[in-house]
Amino acid sequence: MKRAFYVTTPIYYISGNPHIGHAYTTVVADVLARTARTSGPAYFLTGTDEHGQKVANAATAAGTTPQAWCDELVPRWQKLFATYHVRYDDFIRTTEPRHESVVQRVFERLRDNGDVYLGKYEGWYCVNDETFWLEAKLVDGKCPTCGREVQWISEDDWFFRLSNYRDRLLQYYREHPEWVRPKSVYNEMVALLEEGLEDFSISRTNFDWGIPIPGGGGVIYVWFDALLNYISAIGWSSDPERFATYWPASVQLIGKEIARFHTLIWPAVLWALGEQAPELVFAHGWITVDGQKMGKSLGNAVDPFALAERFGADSLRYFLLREAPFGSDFSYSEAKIAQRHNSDLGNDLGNLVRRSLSMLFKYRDGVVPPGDATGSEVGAAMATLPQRVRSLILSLDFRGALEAVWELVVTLNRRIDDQKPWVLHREERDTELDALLYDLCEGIRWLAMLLHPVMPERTAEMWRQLGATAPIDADWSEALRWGGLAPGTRVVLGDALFPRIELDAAGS
RNA sequence: GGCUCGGUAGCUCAGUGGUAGAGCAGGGGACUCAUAAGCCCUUGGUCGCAAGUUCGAAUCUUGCCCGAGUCACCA
Repeated sequence: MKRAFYVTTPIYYISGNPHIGHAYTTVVADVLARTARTSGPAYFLTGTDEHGQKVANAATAAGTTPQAWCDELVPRWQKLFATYHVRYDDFIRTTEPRHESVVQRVFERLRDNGDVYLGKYEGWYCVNDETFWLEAKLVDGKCPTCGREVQWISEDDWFFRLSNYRDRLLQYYREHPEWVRPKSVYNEMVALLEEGLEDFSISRTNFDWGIPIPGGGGVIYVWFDALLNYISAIGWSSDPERFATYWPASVQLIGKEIARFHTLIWPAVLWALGEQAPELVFAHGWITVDGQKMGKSLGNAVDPFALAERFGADSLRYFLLREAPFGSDFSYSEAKIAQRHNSDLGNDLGNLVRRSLSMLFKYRDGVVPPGDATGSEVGAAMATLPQRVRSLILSLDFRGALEAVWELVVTLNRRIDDQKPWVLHREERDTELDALLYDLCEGIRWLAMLLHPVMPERTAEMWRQLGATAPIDADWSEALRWGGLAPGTRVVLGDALFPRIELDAAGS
């Protein structure tokens, strides 16, 4: 089987409601997967992280079982992704048997080869944060992050021999300076490696909502369990051929706060299993509100459903990818979303489609005329655009990719003003008018295909208005040749693709 | 506090040694197919502060100021 592009998001911890940040990461993964598919196979995995004491406690508080609690919450996440037009190939839940069996097999394998050993863990433990603290870190004898009471825990725990992999990690970082991005996260991790790594506990005995350790002795620590989703979903140890198709992952998207799990512990675990580290781990930036990180605890989380309702999911997708360089933080505001929507999508793109199709109706009864038999200037100028766009997206430069696509938008708008089709029509210069109208329609076809990964729903509407019948997500190298739109195609004059959004004076 | 990143036009950002750039917003103009959109022209910056290196610094060094992130909850 051919190697495929494999992209993952973190699996989302099942507590509380999803916010716009969760949609962000997942949308980015979706755009990568959809773009990769324009030249070959791709696989996009997301899912939920469902074990751990916090989930157990929340379920108890709700008067239900942890499993029932998770079953109730999972659809909210799936609904979020559906709202944002995300099409994943697989949604894994860590409570599924296919995952649990892999985690247990991994544990057995590592215990057999000595990377996992039995030791004693003693320390102060905060239940809320699921975190062990050194005595020196405690504030007034309480948890330094949440301020709650901590308890003294002394237990026999299983440990992963992370310290053994420190030298190999350091060497790997030196030889692969691009494997963790952006650079700031890479630097942080190298600094941590230089300080040294300690073995860490991968078992818990003080609660039981987790994957049982084979042979007894508690449950597996939720983080160790969670990381393995990336390989349990693609058949590690159960379907070697399938696994080899996808692993190592092409891109693993994460948030900055979970970088050490994904870029220190995760590769070490993989190596302990005899597998390769992922090709790229990318920690993206935060959506901020007034420069402050968004989060439940800060009370400034934005409801992603309301936002999609107001601006349209595709406009939001465009905004998230276009507004800031990928990797940097960027500040969210409704005014900025509205500005992008109105300016880029409404004025430039939507209006281009509207004015082009309108003229096609006015001058040619809505039927695509033949193009210039001697070739199109626009077509020649845009010949390399698809491969540029794909390459920019797959290197995670979404902003650059969208700017490149806008070269075509600007070119077509300018062409209309330069050639003045209303004059061509008045003077009955039919061949010139045909050639121009053809280029406009063909250009719109290109735009629909090029932007489809970013705005799947609105581009499908463009496609419908254009009367195109071929698949919109076909292989670019085949479909994006100038002249692909058949003359004689009947277009449809539909509603505006991106109607203007007016914010009231107070709207910010 | 340690570490990391950033501070360039009103906004979002590009620009790593050689006379300050783009898009948006603002101003002006010519058009009319179009979502008062598009096109052309244009205003606007002592490149966080200070010192240093250099023939020459937004770009290198040092110090400082400000912002953010991370340091086992969190995209």
